[in-house]
Amino acid sequence: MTKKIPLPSLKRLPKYYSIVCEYYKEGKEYIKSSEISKKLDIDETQVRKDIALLNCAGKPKVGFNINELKRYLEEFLDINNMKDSFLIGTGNLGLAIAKYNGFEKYGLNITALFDTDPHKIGLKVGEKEIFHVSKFPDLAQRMRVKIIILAVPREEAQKMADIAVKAGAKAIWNFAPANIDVPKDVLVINQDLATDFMVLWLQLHNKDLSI
Amino acid sequence: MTKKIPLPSLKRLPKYYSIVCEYYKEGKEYIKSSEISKKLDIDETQVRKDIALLNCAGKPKVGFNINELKRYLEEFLDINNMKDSFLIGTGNLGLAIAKYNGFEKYGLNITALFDTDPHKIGLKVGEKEIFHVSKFPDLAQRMRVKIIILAVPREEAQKMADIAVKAGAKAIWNFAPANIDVPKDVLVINQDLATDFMVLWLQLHNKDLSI
DNA sequence: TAGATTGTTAATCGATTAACAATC
DNA sequence: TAGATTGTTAATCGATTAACAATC
Repeated sequence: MTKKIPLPSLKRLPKYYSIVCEYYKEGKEYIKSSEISKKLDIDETQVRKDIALLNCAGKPKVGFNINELKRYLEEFLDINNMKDSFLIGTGNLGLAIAKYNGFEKYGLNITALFDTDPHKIGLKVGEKEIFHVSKFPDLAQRMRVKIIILAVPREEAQKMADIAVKAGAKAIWNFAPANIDVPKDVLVINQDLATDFMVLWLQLHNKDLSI
Repeated sequence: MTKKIPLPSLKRLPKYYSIVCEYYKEGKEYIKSSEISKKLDIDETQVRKDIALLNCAGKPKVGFNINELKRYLEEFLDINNMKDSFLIGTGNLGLAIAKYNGFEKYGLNITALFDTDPHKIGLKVGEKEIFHVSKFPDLAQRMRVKIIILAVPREEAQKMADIAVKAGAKAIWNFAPANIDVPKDVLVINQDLATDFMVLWLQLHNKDLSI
């Protein structure tokens, strides 16, 4: 039985965490909901409601204790748990993801890389070795890796997703511009950059044209 | 006076477009709202409502004409307009974005790259040259580029955003894990990968724990 | 014609915002 | 104490879903 957290709140909490960490680094002791509100352009009441979901209490007149709020957010976001994942596809985007250094802070750990290109097998990216995809099922099962990052070309996305699911994947973070079919118990998050860009473009345009 | 399109609808339309293009390539003539619905796991009525926003009419019993729907979507999404942009930051992620080939389809064109690293200035990435950031204001103004893609380290994000805004940027697609401050008339879309991952993680967890 | 699918109106649901009492 | 800020209840708003009439 989990308390139900609204998805919009879920999306805001990591943003709060990032601000709280800034305050923490600056050695501040308290933060007010109005400060978070201003920085993120989110309603003040909303911020308090979201924080209330964490069962973290603030002090009237002073705000929320940084250490405490940080701890509650870390607990909720499961920050200190290592989240192991495998990445399939070592093209430009795949390599950029593998080298991205913003993930550690949240405990995301990309343990191994996979590709089908024989020239790439055995190469190392930082500490991470590139394996042939044929090794995927065995490794995924042995290491109990449930999270897959897919950064392969559109045409291969479904095939690789099938392999991942068969090997026990429970969540696929899909960077390929493709809709992949998976069983209902597997979570797919599509990170389609082109679509994201279109939303930017349409919002920009709507702005200019409105009234 | 623009008709107001709900943001959630806005986000779904590019997905419909991608499916419609598949059908188009396969030479199909019609698509039913129920087919789109199933592929994207979106309510059928929702799909019809979204399409209605485009003023595109379907035929009872057969569905929507692919050519027509495709044309309406392209018009709405402004697909055939070239959308010029500049990219600041040519690290791993910046280069991956510069080389990403999924953008053309939507008319996004990255015209030039910028960095501060003297070793990179003058290099070419495909057809695109890397310029020193000091050239940015002049080029942005001459070419009337309004869209900036920011792929710089966290610490430089605000500084680069300031430069971009001063040079007339109206939209910033921010890949840096930083909250940047801009005037109210500038649109910022934050593409924080780590945050996106956390949402995946939390959803995955909620699933496992629920009931 | 009969039946499937669209298009639209009405009902529901849930998230956001406003109002305000509680509290340090 | 007075005043600022939290915490919570109620009101609003908007998006989703359900129901069903229109139509090919």
